[in-house]
Amino acid sequence: MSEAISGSMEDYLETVYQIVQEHQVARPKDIGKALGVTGPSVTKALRWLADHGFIHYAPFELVTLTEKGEKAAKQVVRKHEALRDFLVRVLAVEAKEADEAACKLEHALSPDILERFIQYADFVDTCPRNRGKCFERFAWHCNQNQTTSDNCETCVGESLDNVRQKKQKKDDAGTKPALLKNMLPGFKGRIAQLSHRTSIGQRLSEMGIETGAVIEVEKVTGEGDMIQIKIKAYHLSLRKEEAAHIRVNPL
Amino acid sequence: MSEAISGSMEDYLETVYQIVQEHQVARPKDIGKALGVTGPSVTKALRWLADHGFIHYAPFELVTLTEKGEKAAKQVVRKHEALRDFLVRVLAVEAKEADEAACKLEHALSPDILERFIQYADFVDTCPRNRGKCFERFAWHCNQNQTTSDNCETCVGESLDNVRQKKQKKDDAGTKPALLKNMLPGFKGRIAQLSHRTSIGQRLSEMGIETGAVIEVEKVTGEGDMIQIKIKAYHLSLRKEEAAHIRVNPL
DNA sequence: TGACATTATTAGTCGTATTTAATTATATTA
DNA sequence: TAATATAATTAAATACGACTAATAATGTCA
Repeated sequence: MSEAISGSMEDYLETVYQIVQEHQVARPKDIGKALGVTGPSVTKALRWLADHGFIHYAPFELVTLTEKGEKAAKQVVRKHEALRDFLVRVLAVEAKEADEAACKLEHALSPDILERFIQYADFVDTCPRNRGKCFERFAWHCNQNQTTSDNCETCVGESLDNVRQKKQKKDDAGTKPALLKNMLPGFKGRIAQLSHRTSIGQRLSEMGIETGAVIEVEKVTGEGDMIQIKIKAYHLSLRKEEAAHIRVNPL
Repeated sequence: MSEAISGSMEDYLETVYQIVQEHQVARPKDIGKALGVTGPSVTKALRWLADHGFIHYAPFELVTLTEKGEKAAKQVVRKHEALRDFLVRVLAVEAKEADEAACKLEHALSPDILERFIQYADFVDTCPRNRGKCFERFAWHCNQNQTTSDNCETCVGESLDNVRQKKQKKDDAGTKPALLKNMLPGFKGRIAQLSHRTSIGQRLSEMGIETGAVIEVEKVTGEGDMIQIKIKAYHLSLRKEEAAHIRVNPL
C-alpha cells in the first residue's frame, strides 16, 4: 500500500488504461505485446498492481481498473500526452518520434517541471505578442536543415576543451600535483605518485625510479601522442596514455 | 566492447570527467561522494568502464579518461548542460532544480531530440522577431502564480473523461462485447464471459447461470455505485466493481 | 621502519525487472 | 466428449545497480 509506484509499473498501468479504453477489458497477452515484454512479466506486474489496489485482477480473469487505478493512470497518460504535445508543437518533432521520446522521458520528470512544459506549450499557442508567427519560423527552420546531431558534435568538443584549457592554466600555476601527460616541453618536476601496475610504472620501477625522482619533459610529438622525458640518466619515450598514470609536482 | 553504456555508467563517466577537470585525477572516494553511492559501487563501475575502454584503471591506482572515455564523457556533459540550459533559459526553472532534473532526463533523451532542445534555446535567444521580449513575459508569468501543479490536476481528469465518453459511445453502437458495469437501464444482452473466481461470478454460477444467459439492466443507482439486473427469474443488485467482471453482448 | 588511520577492494546479499522452460487453465475443433 | 491449440501461470535463472561487512592496500606519523 505504501511503496511508491515505479516507472515500469506506471508503464503497465498506462498500457492497461489504453487497452481498456479500446476493448473494455485488457488481456495479459495484449499488454505484453504493447510493451514488448513476455507473458510472465505481465503476470507479475498485474499481481503487483492488484495488490496495491490499482486494478481488478484474478488469474485467468478479466482485468479492469479500479477507481484509484484509473485516477493514477490518467495522471500518467496526462504526463505522456503533455510531453508529446510539447515535443510536437513547440520543438516540431515528428509525431512518432515524439511519442517514443515521451515514453522514456515521462518517468524522469518531476511534476513541477512537467507543469512548466505544459504552460510553455500553452504560452506558445496563446501569447498575444506573436500568435505563433515566431514559432512557425522555428519549425520551418528545423525542417530545412536536417543536420541535427551532426553539425554540433564536432564543435562541442572544442568548446569544452576551451573551458578545460582555462582550468588547466589555473592548475598549472598552482602547486597541485599535475599529470605528466599534460605537461609541455621544458617542464621540470618531481614524481608525486606513480602506478606500479601499469606497463610504464613497471618499467620505471625496474629502473629503480620511485616517488620523488626529478623528471623533465623534452619533447611532445606532432599529434600529441608521445611524450619524451628525461629522468635520472635515462631518456624515455612514453605514450600519453602511459603518462596519464604519473603525477608530478612542478619545481 | 559491444554492449551499450547504461544510464548509471554514464553518470559515473560524467562524474569522473568532472573530477578529472578539477583534480587531474579521480579517486573512488570522491566519485562515490559526488554520486551519493558507496565505495564498492564505485569500484564495480570503474571496472566496467575500464573493461569497456572508457578509463584507465588498475586497482589502487590513478583513474583517468581514455580518448574514447573523454569523447563519451563530453557528450554526456553536453547533454546535461544543454538540458539545464534549456530548462533555465526557456522554461524559467530555478537553477538548482534544473540541474537535478537534467540529471534524470539526460539518460532518456535521444540525440536528435536533444539537438532540438539546443536549437530551440538558441532560437529563443536569437530570433530577430522578438529578441527575448516575448519569452521574458513567460518567465515573469511563471514566477507570478506559483500554482504549477495544483490548478491543472483537476481539469485533466475531465478532459480525458470526455475523450473516453466519445470512444464509449462508438463502442456501444457496435457489437463488441461490453462490460456490464458500463451499461444503462433498459440494456438487454447475453453474457459473453464471466469470472468464476469473483464473488458475483460464484453467486451466478451457484444459480446455474453461465455464458449465454440473457441479462437485463433494470436500474443504476444515484452515484453509480450499484447496478440492478434481472437474469432468468432472479433480480440481483451488484456493485459496479463486481459488474466490471462480466462481459455482455448486446441484443 | 612499524603502527595506525584512511581508502579501496572483494565477497556476499537484496530488490527490481526481466527472461526461459515447464505447467496449468481455457477455448476451439473434430 | 476427447484432442488439440492458445493463453496464462508458476518456477527458476539472469542481469543490473545498489548495499553491508570483511579484507587488503596505501599513506602518514612517530
